[in-house]
Amino acid sequence: MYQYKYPHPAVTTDCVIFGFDGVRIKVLLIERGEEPYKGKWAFPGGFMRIDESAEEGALRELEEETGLKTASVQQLKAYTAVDRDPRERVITIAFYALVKLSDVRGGDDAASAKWFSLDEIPSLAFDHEQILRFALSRLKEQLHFEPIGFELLPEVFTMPELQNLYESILEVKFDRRNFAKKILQLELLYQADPNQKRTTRVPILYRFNPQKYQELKQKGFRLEF
Amino acid sequence: MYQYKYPHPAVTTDCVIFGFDGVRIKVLLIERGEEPYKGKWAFPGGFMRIDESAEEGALRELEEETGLKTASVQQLKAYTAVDRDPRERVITIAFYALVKLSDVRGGDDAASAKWFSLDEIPSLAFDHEQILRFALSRLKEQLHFEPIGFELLPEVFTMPELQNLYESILEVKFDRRNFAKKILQLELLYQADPNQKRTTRVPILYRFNPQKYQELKQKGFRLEF
DNA sequence: ACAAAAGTGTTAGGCCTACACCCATGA
DNA sequence: TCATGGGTGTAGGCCTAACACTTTTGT
Repeated sequence: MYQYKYPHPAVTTDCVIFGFDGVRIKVLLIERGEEPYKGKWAFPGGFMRIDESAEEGALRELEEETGLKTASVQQLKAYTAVDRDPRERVITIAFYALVKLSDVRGGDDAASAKWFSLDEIPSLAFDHEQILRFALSRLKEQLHFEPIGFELLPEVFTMPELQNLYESILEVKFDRRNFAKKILQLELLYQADPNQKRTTRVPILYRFNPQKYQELKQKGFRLEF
Repeated sequence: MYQYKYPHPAVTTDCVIFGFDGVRIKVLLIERGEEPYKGKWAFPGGFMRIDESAEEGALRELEEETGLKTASVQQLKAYTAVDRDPRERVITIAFYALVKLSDVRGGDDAASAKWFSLDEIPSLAFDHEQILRFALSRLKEQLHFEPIGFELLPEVFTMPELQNLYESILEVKFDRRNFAKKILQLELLYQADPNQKRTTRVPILYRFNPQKYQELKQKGFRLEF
């Protein structure tokens, strides 16, 4: 038993994990096996330990519940509504991360973890729908200024895939020619196979150049759409 | 005494309050009267109560410590490093708000609350220097996309004052003519006194048009600098 | 053979930037 | 009277957006 002079809330973490399947943005959810909200879907997460930071707790819970080893999560914000958990006063600190779907394909330890497209999201536990809306708005913002597409795509990808990603997240349509021009003039991509047979029916395969990205980021570049 | 099966951290809130004196950005700090960090300066804030949200707690503490009644604060993020408070495990949720200096001039209950320019910030308690850096970066971001200048300026202000505000926050210099053009073409300002004698030596007084602002915000406008 | 997918280049317009002059006031 | 501060307009360049045709492959 732990005693305090004043009441303390419990603290949990929740992770909104985004992936991309080449056409649509996906979100990783867990089916809850315990009350409250048993049987409902929720973000992976759980109670923060007293000897770890919220970020450490988020990474730990993520791996425990989904088998996913991600190097980093970014904090969204804390959710602190008094009645957000029926058990006791619980505040949660929400995080998000972008992962390649291929990184998860094999190591799916948790049978109850599943990827959902945005248009098939079930009703969520707690205030997780609110958290999801916030995470999506953050995702859009970030996409405007950073080439985060490369965290979501496989090593090798095509221009139409990259465009799908942008259109899917931002919910807009772009002109193919202008899109390719804008991306290519950043010189952030290089052809994966320079000897690839150049026909117009089969898309060019690209890789992301992380070194160039670091350079650009330091100069404080903007990628506007 | 309050008992829990597992250890719970304490939760505090901290408010980064920005103001503008016509020339420089100012930050509101409190001199700590108690250990830890007694005598050091810190953001207004304190322990969140078990029956209030973090935002409610932040607003309450802000008023208690500075007499400032602000309608809203925006959350920055939670700070959760294990050793950030020497007393016990304490996580803090940081907020920020923009206020008109004139709103505070009278009601300064707390003798120990003081405005500091960014170049005279003393050494701060806890991890508050880190919080300040984050708040400043958020302030810059927000200024790029929203006309937040109007929350910091008095009801009636001049174009050079507004430009000072932008230059002070973004740490850049603008061409007077281009700046005025860009702002005026948004049609977000109107002349405070249409009969004001039009000489060029005394600056035109403007007011902010909140209605126009709502319109623009819904259209998802961008104010780029 | 036809439809679908992907590559490519040009032009016009708008926005941003750079820049100069005038006037009024206070020292 | 001179220096300072503030108001105003224009021209050039760059970036963005709009847009059409060709090739190939799968059906």
